[in-house]
Amino acid sequence: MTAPFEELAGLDKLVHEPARLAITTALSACHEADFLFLQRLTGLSKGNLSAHLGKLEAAGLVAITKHFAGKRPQTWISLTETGRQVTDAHWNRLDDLRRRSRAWAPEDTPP
Amino acid sequence: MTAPFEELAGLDKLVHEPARLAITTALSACHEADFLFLQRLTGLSKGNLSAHLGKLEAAGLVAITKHFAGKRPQTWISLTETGRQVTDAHWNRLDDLRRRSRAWAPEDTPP
DNA sequence: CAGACCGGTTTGCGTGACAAACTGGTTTGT
DNA sequence: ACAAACCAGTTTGTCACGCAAACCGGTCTG
Repeated sequence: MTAPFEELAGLDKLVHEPARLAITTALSACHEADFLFLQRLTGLSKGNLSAHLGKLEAAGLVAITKHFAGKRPQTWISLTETGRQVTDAHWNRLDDLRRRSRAWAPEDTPP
Repeated sequence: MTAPFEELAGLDKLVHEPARLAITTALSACHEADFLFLQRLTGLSKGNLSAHLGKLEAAGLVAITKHFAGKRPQTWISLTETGRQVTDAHWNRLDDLRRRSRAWAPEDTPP
């Protein structure tokens, strides 16, 4: 069994970052959410949420559609298919890495 | 059940950061390691590893002892007791958050 | 004894996260 | 009718962080 720590150190920070992991995970439970709902769910500030959404959108993990609810603007956010896959894969990978780390023991101990 | 996403977004980045999570997790499997062994395990550059160890030590998660192996310097690194607890707690929390996220469904859907 | 090597540390720099300030429009108060 | 407050976000500024390259004291090799 190869050591999982190098893979651990190389985790994709785009999805691993706590705020974004919260966003994508929340969206994978919601399928869609508007900006303020998402803000309340995650507890992020508006600016922060906006910035993170920008990055997730640029990476193609999230789709953002703006329309008007009555006379007010409103933004709806949803995971893209790749976004859903990446989020799931990340959680699975974390779980896998944890288990492999637990199973691992130093075979070639340092001299 | 309260929504886990806010807690997710607020994860402690000191231990959550991939490189440091790799270091602490590796150490929790090793109990002690020297600098180069740890570097090979994690695949980090020397400078990078040194900097991360500095932060972990400053936070009291890691103990660093320098001695001489023959005539060469050598640094041994080990988790402190709190370091071990924090690392374990973080993995447990991740697992818990994942399960809570999966179980969660929007009760008050956005208007 | 000069140059390569070892075991790290320090410096420099580009990114990134975050909150505060701003924008463009809408509603409320008087 | 007009100002003040509010809403739904976006942009700006700042500070910290991760990363690799340069550096450094000491050791081994030719």
